[in-house]
Amino acid sequence: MTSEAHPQPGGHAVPLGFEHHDHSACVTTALKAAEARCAEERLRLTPVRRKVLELLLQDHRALGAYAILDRLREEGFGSQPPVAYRALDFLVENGFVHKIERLNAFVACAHPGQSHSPAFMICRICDAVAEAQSAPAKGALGAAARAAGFQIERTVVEAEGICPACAEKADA
Amino acid sequence: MTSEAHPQPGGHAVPLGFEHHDHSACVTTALKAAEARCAEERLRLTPVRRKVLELLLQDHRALGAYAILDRLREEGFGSQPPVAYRALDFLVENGFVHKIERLNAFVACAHPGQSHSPAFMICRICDAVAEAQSAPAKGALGAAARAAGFQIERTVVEAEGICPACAEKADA
DNA sequence: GCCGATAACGTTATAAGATCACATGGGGGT
DNA sequence: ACCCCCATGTGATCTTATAACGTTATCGGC
Repeated sequence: MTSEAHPQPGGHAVPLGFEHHDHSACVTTALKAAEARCAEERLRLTPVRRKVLELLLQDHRALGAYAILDRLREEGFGSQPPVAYRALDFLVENGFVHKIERLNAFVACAHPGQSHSPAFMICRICDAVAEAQSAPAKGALGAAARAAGFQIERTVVEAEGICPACAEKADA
Repeated sequence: MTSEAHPQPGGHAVPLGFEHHDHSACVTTALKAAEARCAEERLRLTPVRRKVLELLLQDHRALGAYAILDRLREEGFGSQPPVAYRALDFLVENGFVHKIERLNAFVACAHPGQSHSPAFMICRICDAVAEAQSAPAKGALGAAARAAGFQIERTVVEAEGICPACAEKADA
């Protein structure tokens, strides 16, 4: 549903924010950082989990669980849904990956290690996803929650629209 | 998954904001308002669509498409998924109903007619849903979008936490 | 009032997303 | 070395959502 093999064979020039950037470097960096944090916190970054994180970092876009599962199968891992879902659960719980509710899909965290209240911008044309920080509990929503006596634990903030690249194409 | 028959047989004292209120009146009012707006805008509020809206207004909580479908079947409407999904598509497109992405479920709009940038508070214990207004595009997210050149068309804002009623129970 | 276009409906089938339950295996701590 | 826990692999199943296609109702123009 969300996307297949990425179009850039070379391994760079893939949208992160929405800017292009050298990519292969950023994947290995992020992976190393994840390893470090897991070692530090006694978390087990097993082969499947590491692979799933790597896949998401490589694609740098939202991937559905079954797209991930397909790749795992190709790499010789188990091929039943729980394999992918369990790895994703671990990665999401520990903040390495976020779920995009709107797409029922997953992206690697773009700001790992930092405090989490992520907001996403999702291009409805190409499904590219950019991550920003948000503080929804500080605005109108926070006020409404306080007034209602509702205790916010977590927020989902996802903006749908058009990314710069697709906007440019539309103009042409 | 989300919820079954509602616990209050009488038809009142069901959470809206999260406050209790006389309910049967509010259903008929909202239904009349919807009829009026449809007439005005040449929208066809057909029997299925009207029934789905009525069901959602009655329950005043998030219902999954298949829960709705069950009720439709009981009422003698078609019983295949597209029947429910098409009615929901219509209602969502026209702002009578909102989809709660987090729950893959639907609620009747609590502020019909007004401008739409809804935010939701979802109780993770009882699945009650309250609707508030939000303006996410005005805060940090809006700034990030402008900086990135992303055009926001729609936003999903959903806060997960504990509603007042469930917080009280937990204290006891 | 009739007719053509369009939109809504009903049904079958199937895709996509997610979880349950249970057996097996590998690693770390003592 | 042992045990136990956690993670993995697998099969089955459940929920959510859409595709495709024929039929029926409704609206607007005449």
